[in-house]
Amino acid sequence: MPWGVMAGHLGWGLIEEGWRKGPWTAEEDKLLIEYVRLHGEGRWNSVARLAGLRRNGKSCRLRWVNYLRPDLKRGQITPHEESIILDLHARWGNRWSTIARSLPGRTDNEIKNYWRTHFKKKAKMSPENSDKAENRLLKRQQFRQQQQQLQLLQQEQQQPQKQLNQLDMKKVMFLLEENEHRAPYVPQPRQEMGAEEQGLLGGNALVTELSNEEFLWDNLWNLDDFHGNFGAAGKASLHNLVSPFC
DNA sequence: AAGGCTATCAACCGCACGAAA
DNA sequence: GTTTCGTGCGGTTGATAGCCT
Repeated sequence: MPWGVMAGHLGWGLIEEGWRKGPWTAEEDKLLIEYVRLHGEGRWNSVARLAGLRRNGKSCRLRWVNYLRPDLKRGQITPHEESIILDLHARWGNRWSTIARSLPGRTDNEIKNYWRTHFKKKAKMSPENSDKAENRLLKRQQFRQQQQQLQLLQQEQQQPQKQLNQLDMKKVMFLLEENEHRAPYVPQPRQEMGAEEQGLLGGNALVTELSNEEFLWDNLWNLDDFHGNFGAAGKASLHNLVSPFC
């Protein structure tokens, strides 16, 4: 049962100092979407006043960024995305928002969750346990994919107004796929990467030649290393410049 | 069949930072 | 220079669903 429905039925949504907390209802989502449509993103603290939502600005921003944004990519993290996450995490550590910028349609929260569930624990796991877990994960992923396809189908039938968002998503997906075909991104195991992480990459790291992107990135990192004082902010903004072409 | 365990993910919290007043 | 406000980020929590024993 979706959160919104549950919240409605069970009367969830704690009210503290005038602000609602907990799971968002479908009604609240609608109000927030309408607010952003009219006023654009930002000024989140005005949402309560202007949209009639009893949510604080932070909560609204988070809901929009992590769940309602039309350019969000739904569904499982692909192996391609997984290798990007692994590689970027090896480089940047827990800078989730920076990593997220390299994955169009994915949020920092999503990547953070994915990392925690998939890699943090895998690192501790024995090989046989890891096999079991992998099978379980595979089954679970198949199940969820089926569920999501079903849900998408239902949404398409019920809500024609969402077609615009889906078109946006198709555009993003098209660009991603086009890019994948043009320059497959297969990260090379890095020296600073742990043995387990390298093992995880192993399945994908069959292509030995550097992709265009890798080449581009390696040059950037070399530049970074060379100049030394090129700070995190500079790196991030440089990355913003590059990512549209990756 | 039932209870415990685990994975997943939405949401919250606290902190930091920059801009405006 | 200081305070306030808005925003972003990373860490953590809690509810739920599915799997395992």
